[in-house]
Amino acid sequence: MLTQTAVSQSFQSRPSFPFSVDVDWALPDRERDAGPAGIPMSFARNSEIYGEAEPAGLIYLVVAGVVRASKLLPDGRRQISAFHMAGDLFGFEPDEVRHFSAEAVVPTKLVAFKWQGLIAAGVRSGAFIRELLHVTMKGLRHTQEQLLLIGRKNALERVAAFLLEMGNRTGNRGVVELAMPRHDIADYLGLTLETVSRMFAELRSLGAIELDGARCVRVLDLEQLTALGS
Amino acid sequence: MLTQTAVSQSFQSRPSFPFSVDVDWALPDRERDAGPAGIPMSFARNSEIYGEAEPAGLIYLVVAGVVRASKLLPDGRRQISAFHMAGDLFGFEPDEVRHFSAEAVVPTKLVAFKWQGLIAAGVRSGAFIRELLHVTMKGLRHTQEQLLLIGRKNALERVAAFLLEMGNRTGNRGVVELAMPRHDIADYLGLTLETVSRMFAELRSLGAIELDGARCVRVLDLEQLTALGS
DNA sequence: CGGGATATTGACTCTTATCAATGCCCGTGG
DNA sequence: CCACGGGCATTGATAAGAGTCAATATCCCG
Repeated sequence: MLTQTAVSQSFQSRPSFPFSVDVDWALPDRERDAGPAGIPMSFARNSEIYGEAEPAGLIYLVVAGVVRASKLLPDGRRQISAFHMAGDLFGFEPDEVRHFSAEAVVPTKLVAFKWQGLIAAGVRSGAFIRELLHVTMKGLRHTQEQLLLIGRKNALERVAAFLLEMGNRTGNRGVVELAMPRHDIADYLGLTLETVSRMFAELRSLGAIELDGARCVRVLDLEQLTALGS
Repeated sequence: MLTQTAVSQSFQSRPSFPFSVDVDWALPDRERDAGPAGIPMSFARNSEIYGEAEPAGLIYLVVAGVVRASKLLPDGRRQISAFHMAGDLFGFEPDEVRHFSAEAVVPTKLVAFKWQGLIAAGVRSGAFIRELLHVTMKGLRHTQEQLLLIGRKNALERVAAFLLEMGNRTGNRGVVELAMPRHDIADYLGLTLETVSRMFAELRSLGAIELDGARCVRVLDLEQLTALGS
């Protein structure tokens, strides 16, 4: 199953990312060659990109859409460690096997690269592997900050911080469009969906935000939101 | 102030770490040259290795002792993101400035290396920068697992997991010597020190552990502890 | 042996989780 | 075009787990 679509797109993630992407989008097919040119893939809403314990041969660049990286406990408790958005690189692991799973939050377009191919290219170029190190260190720092958020902040502070993060990442601090449902936000913040909903209500009653449907947040008082979200 | 001690030691952290260390231990002195040979440093209990917002020019190899990496909120709430022990490399940051602070939990010996010097050497050797990438990815994975722990597990599970981690890292699963006080354990697990103390008591009453003073834990039922700590 | 830091234990409070009912939005099909 | 239905989201009532405050107890270290 390899349905080519008519969409063609050129994409460059970061200055030193070694390959540009200029491809026809195809449905996922993990068996194709993923050399330096990369494999384009499309994923439907809520479809799995990879699962825990799968072999970890590919890394991914998000072209469009949103991806959640998560880990499940046997009894179903879930923690989302990150949301990956356009321009983000994800899916690198220190071992041969995945320790997390990744799913598309909305219809998502990715380009996959073979890890080994990138490393081989990096041996020659040098710049790329340093870039990858830099991206990984930034991911580490973000996760450490998330640890502080979840370990030491209360529900209102966590939700405020989340809205600020999303506003910053989407580049629009005034109107934040949330791609993910309350349940995903809750699992990202270590809360329940009911508590997330109550905190949205509280932020609204404080005059910090306004809700336009569940997925669109208008920020009315950025000062106050920043004070809460540190 | 540069007091040389009589202690001399040879240390090799990992197969591909590019430099071996064979030095006389000195008190910290950040101004000395930190070329490939590295600067040995000693830190007293609870002394600061570096603080938030300091320039981030050095990375460190733990030779002996334990280091806590932590982040503070303005009101004093603290989250410890990691404990670093003998053989661990820490202190690499994506920016020029520290986003965390590091302190010695017990009297600690480190070797510091100039980041720039290592990168320059890595450009030639190649292997070192890949090793650094690998170490960073492992740190990322550990922090992501900590996120699941703090975001989704209860107090008893967190303390059980902590004891398992310490047992594994010190290489003795039967008797776990804890270098850090309850307060540090609490800040690592996103709990209060009282709750940590109560969970130790609960594990004791469940027959999973036995306490020999506050800092020494004898594991009586590894099965049960593993079941709790997942 | 004494004293200060660290740890334990207890009583009570408070935040957040849980369980349950209702409401809203949006796409679909009559 | 409107009614229906299903997935999400909100809101409410209550419970449970961890936090807070406070009073000992214990362990080191000099």
